Amino acid sequence: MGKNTKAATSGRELGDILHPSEKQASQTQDERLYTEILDAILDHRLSPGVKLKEDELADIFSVSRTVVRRALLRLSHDRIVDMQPNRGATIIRPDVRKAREILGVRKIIEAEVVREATRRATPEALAELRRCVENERDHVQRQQHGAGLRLSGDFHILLSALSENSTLQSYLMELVPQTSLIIAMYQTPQHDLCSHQEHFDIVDVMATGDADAAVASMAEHLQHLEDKLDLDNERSPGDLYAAFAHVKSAKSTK
Amino acid sequence: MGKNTKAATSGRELGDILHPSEKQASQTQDERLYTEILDAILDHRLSPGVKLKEDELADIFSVSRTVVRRALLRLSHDRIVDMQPNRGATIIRPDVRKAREILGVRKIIEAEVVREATRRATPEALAELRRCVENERDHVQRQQHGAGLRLSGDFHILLSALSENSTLQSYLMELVPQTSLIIAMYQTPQHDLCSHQEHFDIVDVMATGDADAAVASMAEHLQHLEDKLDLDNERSPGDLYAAFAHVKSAKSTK
DNA sequence: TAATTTTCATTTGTGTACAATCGTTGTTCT
DNA sequence: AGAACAACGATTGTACACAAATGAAAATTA
Repeated sequence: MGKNTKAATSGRELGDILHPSEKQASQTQDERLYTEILDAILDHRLSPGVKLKEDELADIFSVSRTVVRRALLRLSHDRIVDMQPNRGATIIRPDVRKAREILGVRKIIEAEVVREATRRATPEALAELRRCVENERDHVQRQQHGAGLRLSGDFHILLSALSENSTLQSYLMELVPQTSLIIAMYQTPQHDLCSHQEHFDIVDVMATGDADAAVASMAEHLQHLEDKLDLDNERSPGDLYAAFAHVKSAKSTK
Repeated sequence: MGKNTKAATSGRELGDILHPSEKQASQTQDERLYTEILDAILDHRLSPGVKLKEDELADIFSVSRTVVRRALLRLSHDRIVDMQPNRGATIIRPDVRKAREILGVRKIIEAEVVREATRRATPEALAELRRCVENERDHVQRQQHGAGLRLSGDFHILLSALSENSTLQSYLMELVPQTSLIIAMYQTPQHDLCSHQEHFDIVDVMATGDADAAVASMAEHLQHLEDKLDLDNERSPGDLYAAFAHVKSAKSTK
C-alpha cells in the first residue's frame, strides 16, 4: 500500500532501487510501517519531536506491537527517531550543531557519489534522472510541496544508486530524511527550498562527462540549501519557554 | 561482562566513547549480546558465513529470543550479519567487489576524520591515541593477534571520536567490523597485517598540526592494508568446489 | 536406479499476556 | 502557599506460546 502510493506519485518504483540491502533485514510487514513513517517525515506530515507511541501505531496500521517495535528500531538505527530506555520513541530534533554536521557529511558523501555517477552515466541513466526531476518540478508546480520535497530527496538517492556504491547509498538514505527534519526545523518562510532547477543543472553537467564540474555543481547545490536555512539561532518547537519568549519575566536561560 | 573484558584488554573504557548514540536504542540486555558478537568478530573468533541461530544464542547468553532478535537486527542494520526472511542470520561474507567498496569508503570517511581530528588534536588527545597504539603493540608482541586486531580497529574509532563528528563516527563503527571480516576472508598468510607502526606515524604527523600530511598518512595506511590483501581472486570458504578446484573433473563454473 | 513427491523436524515470524518503569496528578504536611 | 511525598495511569520491556515456512530426509513410483 505504502509503496504503491509512492510509486504512483514518483512515477517510478524507486523503492526497488532503494531497498536491495534493507529488505533483507525484515519480512514484509514492518517494511510498510518503516516506509510509511519515513514518507510522512519526508512529506513533512510528521514533525521533529513528535512522540511515536507503539500502541497508537499498532492501532493505525492494524499490526501488533512487535511489528511496530521492529520498525521503530530500524528508524532509531537510522538516527531518524530517538529511543530512550523506558520512554519510547520520538522523531529526532537535530540541534544546530547536528544540522551542520549532517549537511557537512552530505557534502563529503555526495561529492563522491556524483563523481562515480558521472563516470557511470549512461544516456538511460541521465534520462531517468531527468524524469525524476521533472516529476519533482511538476509536483511543486501543482503546489504539492510535501511530495515535491520528498521527490527532491529521491533525486539524491537515485543518484547514489547510479553510483553503484551501496555503502554510500545506504548513508544517503539516512541522511536525506535527516535533512528533511532539518529543513522542517530551520527553514525560512520566504525562501523556496525546492530547487529543482539546480537538479537539472547537475544532470546537465553530468551529461558533459566532466566529473569535477559535476562535483562542484553538487557542492554548490548543497551549499545553497544550507544558506537558505536559518542555522544561526536554535529552534525549539515544543519548548514552551522559546515559544513564549516574548512574555515578560522570562526565566533567563532554561 | 563483555564490556569489562574489553576494558581489561584495551586498558581503557572505549565503550563509553563508542556508544553515546547507540545506547539510546536499547536498554541494557541486548547491548551485551551486540557487543559480545561484535567483539567476537573483531577478534576473528567468529568467521564470515557463520550461522547465528536465535535459540543457540539465547541459550548461551541466558536471555530470551526477543533479546537475541533485537541484537541480530542491530547487527543486520550495521551490515555485519545478513538476515534472510525465513532463513535466519549469518555473518556476511563480503565479495571482492564489496570489499573494495568498503575500503574505498573508509578512505573517504577517514580522510575527513583525520583532518578534523588533527584540527582538534590536544596534547591529551594525542597522548590517548598513543596509549591506544601502545596497547595494540603490546598485545601483538604477546602473540595475542586477535585482540591486537581489535585494538587496531579501536584506534580508528578513537580517532573518529576525536573528530567530534558523530555521524562519521557511526559510519566507522560499522566499517571497522566489516573490515575485520574482509581481513578474515582475504588476508595473505605471509604478511603481518597489524601495522601499529603506521598508527604511530599517523599520530606523529597529527602532532605537527599538518592536516593535509595527516590525511596523506592515513590514505597511505589504508592503501597498505588493501595491498596486503589478496583481492584478485574470489574466496569462497564454504564453497567446496573452490576448495577442491584442483581435483580432476571440475564442474566448470559453478 | 533415478526422479519426484511427501513427510517431518528445525527454525523463524507474530501475537499476546504479564511485569517493570516512568511521568503526572493529587494529597498531605510544614 | 510551597514543597515533598505517594499513588495512579499510561507506556514500554520481556517472555512465552503458537503459527508459518523452510530444508532435508524418506518413501513412492516409473
